[in-house]
Amino acid sequence: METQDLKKAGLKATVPRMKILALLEENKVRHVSAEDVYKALLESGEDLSLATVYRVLTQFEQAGLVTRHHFEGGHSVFELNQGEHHDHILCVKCGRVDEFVDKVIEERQQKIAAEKGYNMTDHSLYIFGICSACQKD
Amino acid sequence: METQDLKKAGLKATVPRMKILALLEENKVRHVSAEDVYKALLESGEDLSLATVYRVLTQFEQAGLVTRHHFEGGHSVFELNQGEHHDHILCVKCGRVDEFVDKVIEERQQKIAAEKGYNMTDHSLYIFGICSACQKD
DNA sequence: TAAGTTAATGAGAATCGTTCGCATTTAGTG
DNA sequence: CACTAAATGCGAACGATTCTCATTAACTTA
Ligand SMILES: [Mn+2]
Ligand SMILES: [Mn+2]
Ligand SMILES: [Zn+2]
Ligand SMILES: [Zn+2]
Repeated sequence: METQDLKKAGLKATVPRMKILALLEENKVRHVSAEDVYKALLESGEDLSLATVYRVLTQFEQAGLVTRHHFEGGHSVFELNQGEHHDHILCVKCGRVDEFVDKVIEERQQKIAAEKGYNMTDHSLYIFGICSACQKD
Repeated sequence: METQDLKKAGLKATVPRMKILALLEENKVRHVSAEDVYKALLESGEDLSLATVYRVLTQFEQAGLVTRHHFEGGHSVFELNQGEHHDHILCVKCGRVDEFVDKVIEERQQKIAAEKGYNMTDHSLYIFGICSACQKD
């Protein structure tokens, strides 16, 4: 249950945190914005503040529970950390998001960082395109 | 001169556009924000509006003259299109930006898009790390 | 080169996602 | 159950960007 996950992450098990974590763990939603989380919880009868959603998601990010993505469009989207690191490919027409893992790219990035004298800490890779469904238009 | 470049791009050769393009073509600044451009021009004695800088940079982007990047931090940065496409590696401490071209990664992206059924239109790749100078801290 | 047409500009208001300040509530502890 | 620090809700504030609209400047044509 969420209480344990939160404690493990060094966070007090408050109601808003548990609700938000429970929502993410349902896995019905992935790549959600703070607004998405807020609305989903409101609709399911919870009463909480948008500011809290932002705060909690940021705390979850810092605790390593979620990853924040900057899919274009000026707002952050979050996803629960589960399974291995992956990157994303997005449809610029319908907003569909697919995930992929590519060992070759991961290694190349390490090599490039090393060549440039950087100590690599992170990376962000998005491929944009038209998904198969949207190509039939 | 800038007049020709603008005409070629299908844009009226107005004063603000020429000043902005001239600034970018000086090549003393790369990866600049709209605010950077605005301040630089103010300091060099030009008088123009920040709204115009935003408008012009967006037009330049649409005309293919500049590329817009979303280096983390909630604001866009622009760079003049010259030479080949490249990606970026950024220092998370000092903000230094280096550029690189990697054929292997480019090809892999194409392959991934194809596998996922996407018609790839674009991609964005940023590597983050600590630059060699900042590692000595 | 002056007049006309249309697009571009300047100034500031508006927008949008996100953060902040502060009074109030709550979780964890003994 | 009382205590203390931390978390929350609310609304104001924020920063980057866009918009509105009156004014001005670029191309066109005569
Ligand atoms: Mn994902
Ligand atoms: Mn560059
Ligand atoms: Zn699509
Ligand atoms: Zn550095």
